[in-house]
Amino acid sequence: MNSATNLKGERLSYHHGDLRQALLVAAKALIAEAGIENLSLRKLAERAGVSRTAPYHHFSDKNDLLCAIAAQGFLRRHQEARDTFNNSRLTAEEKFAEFICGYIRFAANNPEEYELMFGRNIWKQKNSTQELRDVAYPCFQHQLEMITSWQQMGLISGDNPLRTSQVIWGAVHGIAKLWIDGIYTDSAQIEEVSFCAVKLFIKTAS
Amino acid sequence: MNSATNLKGERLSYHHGDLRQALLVAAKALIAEAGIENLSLRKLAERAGVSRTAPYHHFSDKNDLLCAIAAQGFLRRHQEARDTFNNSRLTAEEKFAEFICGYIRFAANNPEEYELMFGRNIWKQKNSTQELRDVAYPCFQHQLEMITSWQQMGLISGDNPLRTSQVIWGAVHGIAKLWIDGIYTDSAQIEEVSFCAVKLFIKTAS
DNA sequence: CCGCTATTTTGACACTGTCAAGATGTGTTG
DNA sequence: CAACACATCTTGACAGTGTCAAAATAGCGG
Repeated sequence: MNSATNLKGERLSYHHGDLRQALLVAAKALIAEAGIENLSLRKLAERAGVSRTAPYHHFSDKNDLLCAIAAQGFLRRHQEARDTFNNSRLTAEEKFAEFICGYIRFAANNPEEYELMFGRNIWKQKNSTQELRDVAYPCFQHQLEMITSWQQMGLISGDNPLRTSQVIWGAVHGIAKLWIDGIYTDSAQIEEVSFCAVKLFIKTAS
Repeated sequence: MNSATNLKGERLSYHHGDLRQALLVAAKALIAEAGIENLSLRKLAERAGVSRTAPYHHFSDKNDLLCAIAAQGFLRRHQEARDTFNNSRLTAEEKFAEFICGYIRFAANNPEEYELMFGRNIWKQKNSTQELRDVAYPCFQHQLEMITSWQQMGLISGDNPLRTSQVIWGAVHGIAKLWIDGIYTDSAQIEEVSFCAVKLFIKTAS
């Protein structure tokens, strides 16, 4: 029930103390260093200073661990989006612009984490944990609600609010993905592309 | 220099005949069945009726094989897009709508192949073969040129042609990806989302 | 102190991509 | 036709992976 490590972080007892948290931290570091596909549970265990199968007592699966990391990412992004939306010093237009640019910036600043959060590793073929869904779906829902509200107040065009939200979400997601995966050749001007997207969707821009 | 198989496709000689082509066909079948991540070279070799390492004489790498499959996909999609753009019986607006819907339809009908073509497996960390780039870049270029032309004739909004093209490409890519990866909960109305995107980008729609 | 449970370890298995060395065809040249 | 060169394919091997089963160890309540 305590840390069981000295000041240098060395193991003092047989039990690690809070291995689950340590694994999450180490995993995020490894992913940031070498990408998701180069993360192995064995290397992760080694970095955490435990044996290969120790992680299995805190995560049922490799997939389970990935879902836990992704869940943390969704919490962070959701909080960011909420802060922007609730910032009373911004006009609706500024909030919308910041939503678009902030979304893409989040992805660009945490490419590997974004890849994990929205990649097929997790979502395809029912790999998503219940815990992940409990965190991610409210985040998705919040996005749709924000965009719907901007559309209903006449800021952005379109008629069907849900469809419009899906298109705009798709746009920011696609821009982020093309950039992260290195498909855009000129990868520098991601901010310019973001701002162009803002202007395209805002009604009065044309 | 010949097939060296009987009518049933059984091996008659030690040499396979056209193993490279057979591997590509079998690989596409396996990918369509079980997804890219479940494709192993060993299972592929077994299905093709050869030993594990036989493919290495036709593809230097697993990555090399994946690039070859993706290259075929780009050729198909590029041809589709060209056919639409050169169809003289369509108005510019109809061509644009068909470009958007056709792009997403292509991805929705060949989800695993699309994932391969535009996934990080191939593009991230310089995995792309020269052969793949020679096929893919003209396809990308052609997309940008089409969208630029539509924008310059005043059909779609925006000022910077390149940035506008990147946003629209990002939009269709993102919509396709969210759908393929199963992140959209209601996965049925992909055509509706496509059409909503068309209306959002066309200038006169508001 | 004893025993129960949570935690961690060691051993093992099947599977993967890939290399090296040998075997077997096919084509070419003397 | 014979002999050689080369392309093609196979067998054997290795390191790395995720994951399970069984044993070892730690901490805690009685």
